[in-house]
Parts: sequence; C-alpha cells; structure tokens
Amino acid sequence: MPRRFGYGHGFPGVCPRWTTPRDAVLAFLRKTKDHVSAKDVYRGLQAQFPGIGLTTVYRTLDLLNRAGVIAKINAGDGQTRYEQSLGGEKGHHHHLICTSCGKILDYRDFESEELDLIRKTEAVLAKKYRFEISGHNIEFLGRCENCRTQRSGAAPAEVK
Amino acid sequence: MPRRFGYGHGFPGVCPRWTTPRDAVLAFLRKTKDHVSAKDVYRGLQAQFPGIGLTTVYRTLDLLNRAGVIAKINAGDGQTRYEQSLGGEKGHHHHLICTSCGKILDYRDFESEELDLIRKTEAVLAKKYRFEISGHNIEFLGRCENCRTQRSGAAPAEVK
DNA sequence: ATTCCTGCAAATGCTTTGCATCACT
DNA sequence: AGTGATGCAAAGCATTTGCAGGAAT
Repeated sequence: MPRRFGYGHGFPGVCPRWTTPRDAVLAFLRKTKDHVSAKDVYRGLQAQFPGIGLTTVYRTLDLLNRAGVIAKINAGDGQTRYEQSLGGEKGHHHHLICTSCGKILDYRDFESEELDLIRKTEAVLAKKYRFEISGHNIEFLGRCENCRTQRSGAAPAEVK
Repeated sequence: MPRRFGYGHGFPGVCPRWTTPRDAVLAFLRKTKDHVSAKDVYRGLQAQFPGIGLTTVYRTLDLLNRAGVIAKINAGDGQTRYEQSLGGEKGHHHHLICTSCGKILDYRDFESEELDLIRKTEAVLAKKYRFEISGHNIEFLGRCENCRTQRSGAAPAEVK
C-alpha cells in the first residue's frame, strides 16, 4: 500500500499522518448516505483499493469517530455502524429502524421541538445526576411498509 | 436439571411449559434493579442453580423479551442488556449512560413532556414513513461525576 | 409417541491484538 | 534512527446452533 502525503496533518491531536487508506475510508463515508458497517466500507473499497485491510478500516473508523468526523450508530443488529456527522444542528436527525429488515431511515421531523426538549433534558440531567452530557441517541423502532405487507415480514432480510 | 410444573402455562402463545430455569431467570430479573447481561444473570444464578447453562439463560431472556416481560437495552457496550419492563406508562423511563465506566442510570424527568413528543412523533413517523412503530430508545451519553473527577476518568472500568 | 427444554460443545460473526514490515520524519 | 501506519493471522467475546438425552403431555 503506497501512502500519500502532502495532505497536511490529518486531524491534529488525533493522528499525525494522513494516508491513502484513511483518505479512502473518509471519502467513502462522505460519498454514501447510508449507515455503513466496517465490512460495508471494506467491501466498498475493494474495487479501487484492493490492498486495504479490514483491520485498517476498523482502525480508521475509530479514528475518524474520535476526531468527530463521523458518528457511531447503534442499530441493534450486532454491528457498529457509522455515518458522517453533519456538524452542529443543521445535520441533526434521528433514526427510524425497521426491526424486521434492519433498514434505517433518517428523519428530521419535530427538529426544533425535539431540540428544545433535548436541551432542557440535558441541562437537568447534567445538574441532577452530575453528568457531563456529550450526546444522545433517539430512535424509533417498528416495521416498515415492505415488511408489514409481505407475508410474515418479507424475506427476513436479516441484517448481516 | 429438575423441572417444575404446576406453574400454569408460562406465557401463553410464547411458551407452553414453565420450568425451573425459566423461573430462576425471571425471579432474578425481578429482584435486581440493574441492567443485566446474559452473563450477569448466569453468574447470579450459579450459587443457587449451578445446573443452569448459559445457553438456557440466553434462550430464556429472549423468550421473556418476546413475552414482553423484560425489555432489551442497548447500552453501546458490546452486550445486550435487559431490565424488567414495568408495564405501560408508569414505569416509563430512559437511560443516562456513562461512556467512561458504563454505568447506566434511569431517569424519569420530563416524563409527560417526553411522552407528548414521543406520541406526536410516533404518529407522524407512522404516517409519513408508513412504519408500524413498536417502540423507541432514548438515551443520553456522558461522563459521570466519578469519571470526571478522577484523573483521566477513573480506572477505565471497561464494561466487560 | 410426541413435543418441549436443557446443557454441552462447536460454530458464527464482529472486533481487537500481536507482530513484523515498511513509510514518513 | 525513531515513530507511526498497515496487513495478516491469531485471539477474544458475545451470541447462536446442532444435537442427543430427559421430562412433560
């Protein structure tokens, strides 16, 4: 695997060097709108970068997450998924997850109402339980139309 | 492992027979206030029921979950945790999770405000995305006082 | 006889680690 | 030379599955 340089210094304080695999992973995340697992990224990169190993993908995802560039998602299937973190409030959204096929939808409804409540809640929890709040997870679970329509809930398209 | 009977019929539609291991697992869940993993239950049962296998604990937890008696929790550490589901709205609460030591606190603040918003959100999401909503997860993440106080965040009591 | 449960061992599947190698500074 | 990054193989864990024995119906 050749490495590139001249990329500046990656994310200061998090990683000193910026390399081809790291760039490839980040570019992939920037391109997709999905909520991808490490394997998804790995597979997506194979065509153009057959040399990148799964281990590196894991390490890079963790790196980018610590750098705040991408966010972890916990969809409840046994995998950690990631998505671009669209800075601040403008990218703020939550997830709607189909418990049958694993599909994840982003929704942005009630943005301001939610934010109000979230801020209030954060403030109270921080004071009452002496936590330093750093984030939240809000997700709704259910069955998507597809899974409800098809008998027994679609080919249980197990999120593998 | 001896089995008991005379327990009626467990949870109709979910399981025909009610046995000692199942009773032990349920009793354990009823006794604890914690958010326990399968291993926690398994270990907790060893003293009194050394014959119960980990597999059975997994199977029973799944069973009780499907019966609606206990609820899954996704704390983000690599384990599925469970807690008693305290029926309906009276036991309704959400979680505050320390990302450093893994501690989970229940909170009940803003109960009615949250419920209002949740109901409204559910209704809109159901219609807009054609989902049949069955539940939600709301949790706040942060660092507890202990972890903030101690240098570098307490003995990184990795939730293992 | 049949159906249901159970424990054990083995198999999975995601994620992490150890390590030798190679690249950049 | 020294530090950092990478890929591979092996190791770790939580969870699931195959299976044969035993119990309840």
